[in-house]
Amino acid sequence: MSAPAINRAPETLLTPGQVAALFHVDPKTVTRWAHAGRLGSLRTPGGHRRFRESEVLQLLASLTTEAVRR
Amino acid sequence: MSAPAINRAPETLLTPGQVAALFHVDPKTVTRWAHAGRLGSLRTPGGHRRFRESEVLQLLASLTTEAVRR
DNA sequence: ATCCAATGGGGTAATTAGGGGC
DNA sequence: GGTGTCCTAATTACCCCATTGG
Repeated sequence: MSAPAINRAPETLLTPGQVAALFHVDPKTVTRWAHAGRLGSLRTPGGHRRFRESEVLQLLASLTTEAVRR
Repeated sequence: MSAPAINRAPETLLTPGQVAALFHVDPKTVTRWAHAGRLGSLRTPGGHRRFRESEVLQLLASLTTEAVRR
């Protein structure tokens, strides 16, 4: 790979509060998911968590069920 | 903010208890509706359900019968 | 350096899920 | 056929305060 090891990741990161708003849960719950390994987490040097928008949206979509139309 | 997507809440989500309060039924009944496919269900990684407010309101309206003015 | 809002960690109460039977 | 209530187990919500982020 001639590509540099460090890809400048234009990956949009979300705060626990943002993820919590998407699922309508408490930010602490999102932290619990990360701790349980259900969600990949990026840690800041201070210990705060950041989540990948793409991963969160994919998880959200995979857990969404449409109502049957009749 | 060049971050698209999550800036604004896509839709307001309701808990089973909230939906049950709107219909004056037991939360268990709302769960049955979701299981029957009458209501779109959004599951949290923990297994709890969340419902779209717009969808619930639409269902509520569709089940509402108004008296005919004559 | 200060400000303010949000996050983390711990612990406890409330809600939810699932099955079973009326 | 559909709903309310019983049970237990799991998940989530809210409380505190110290620290982090911008």
